[in-house]
Amino acid sequence: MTDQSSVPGRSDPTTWVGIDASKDYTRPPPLSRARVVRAALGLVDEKGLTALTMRALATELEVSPMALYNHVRDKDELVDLMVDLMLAEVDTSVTEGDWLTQLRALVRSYHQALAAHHELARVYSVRVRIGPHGLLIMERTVALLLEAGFSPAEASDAFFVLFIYTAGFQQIGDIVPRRDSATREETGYYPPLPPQQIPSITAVSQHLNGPHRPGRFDYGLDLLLAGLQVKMAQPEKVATAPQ
Amino acid sequence: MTDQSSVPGRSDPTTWVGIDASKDYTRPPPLSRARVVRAALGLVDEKGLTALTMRALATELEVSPMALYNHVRDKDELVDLMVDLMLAEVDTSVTEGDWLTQLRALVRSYHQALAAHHELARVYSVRVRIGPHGLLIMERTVALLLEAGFSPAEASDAFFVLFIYTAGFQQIGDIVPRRDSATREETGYYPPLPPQQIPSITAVSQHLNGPHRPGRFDYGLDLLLAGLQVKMAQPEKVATAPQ
DNA sequence: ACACCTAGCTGTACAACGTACGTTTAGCTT
DNA sequence: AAGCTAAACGTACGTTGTACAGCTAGGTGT
Repeated sequence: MTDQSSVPGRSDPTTWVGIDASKDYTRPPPLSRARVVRAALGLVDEKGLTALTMRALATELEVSPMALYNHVRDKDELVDLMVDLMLAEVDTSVTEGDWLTQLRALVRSYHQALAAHHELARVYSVRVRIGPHGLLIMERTVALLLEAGFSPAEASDAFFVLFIYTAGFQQIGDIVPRRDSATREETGYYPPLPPQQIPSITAVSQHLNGPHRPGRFDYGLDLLLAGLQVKMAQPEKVATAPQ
Repeated sequence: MTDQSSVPGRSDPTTWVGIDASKDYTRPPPLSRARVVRAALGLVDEKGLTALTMRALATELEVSPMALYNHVRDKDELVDLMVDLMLAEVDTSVTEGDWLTQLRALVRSYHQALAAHHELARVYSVRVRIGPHGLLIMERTVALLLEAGFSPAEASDAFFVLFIYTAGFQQIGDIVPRRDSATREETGYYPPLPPQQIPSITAVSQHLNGPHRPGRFDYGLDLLLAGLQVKMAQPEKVATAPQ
């Protein structure tokens, strides 16, 4: 439309001082798949999941929205790539200690990677397509379980359980009804429930409210690992569900 | 604008045969919040989450899209109400057996309700606002843990862990890379990973693939409950994470 | 040196979504 | 019969993901 805006760097001081008019020094590094994905991850970490729109991402990269489609097929692929970038942070190289120790270290590293990008982690578990780094984590976890002596069937069950717990953990933050600030605006939303009807919740409400207690993830992980431990040591001692 | 279209029933045979012009027999039962929410839940159960649009729901109810907004504030409230309707199916009245037995029954019933509406359950955990039925489940779970002898702090941690595992379970179905059918269309999506690099996954792939094995949920639940059991019996015996 | 090719970026455009707004209508009250 | 009120309506707007076609710069062959 206007040639004013179509000439890059026209209003940029570093160009019209005129070092070499034929070369555009102000041009950002050329777009690449990695740059797009990194920028997207940064955007989500900083401004949240809903802030990730192709337009916003393009603006961030100083590029038109459709330029992104030269590097990612669609938004879905972009998110998959973001997830794999996040999972690249997981340390899968621990080889010290027995299987329980190693397994704990692996899952904790996994958890920390998700926690570092908790906004992205909220959609993670819904994803089906799995990337190379996700595969690597999976491989190490299953390998440890097999080495521990679990059967292939049980190893895959155990893997799923650990996986589900870890991935699910990020999704659940502060739940619990806010009876204080937001109550007035949800008038008629739900019929209010008096504290007498929920005595136990009321009794422990201080622990339920707010964000996750630090160490809460480890608490659940220890429960699961303790369960695995006794199952490995004396399978018949573990009570199981009927039917 | 045009009186032609603004006069209702003009082209409807059942009205202009004229049994009683003042009464409109063809009118469906009047819209209500409950009817809207039930229809929405049915729609999601049947056609999936993405099929839930206000337009589609209105069509299902033979009503214009905006009519829905007389009964729900917005789509967000609608989903919250759907979730609570789903949670109404959980049986919270079991009082037989010791705390472990009751807890297992409660969580399993919870799981079954989510499984019966697994499409809706996929967004469930992300929700923050909690309804009366969700509160009731929470109350019973925490009460059982307190009765078992856990401290308020530990009871709330245990509740969260059970909650996270159960809610998270629905979100993770068949993961694992499909090397077979979909591989050709994801060319260049991810660099392909040869089976030699993921020997353990390859060894147990038959168990990892496909939908959840029946009983897999119970497997993880038993692990968690076993962990709780030994923690209650002999807390010092449980290995915990360092730092 | 000049014409050509190609990869990548741009502008324009469209369909589907949630929902705000102002109007119309039906059924009850008086 | 007249009038009021709550519910449903039609229209429209802004935002989203993305298809399409044209432009443009950098490298290549002659």
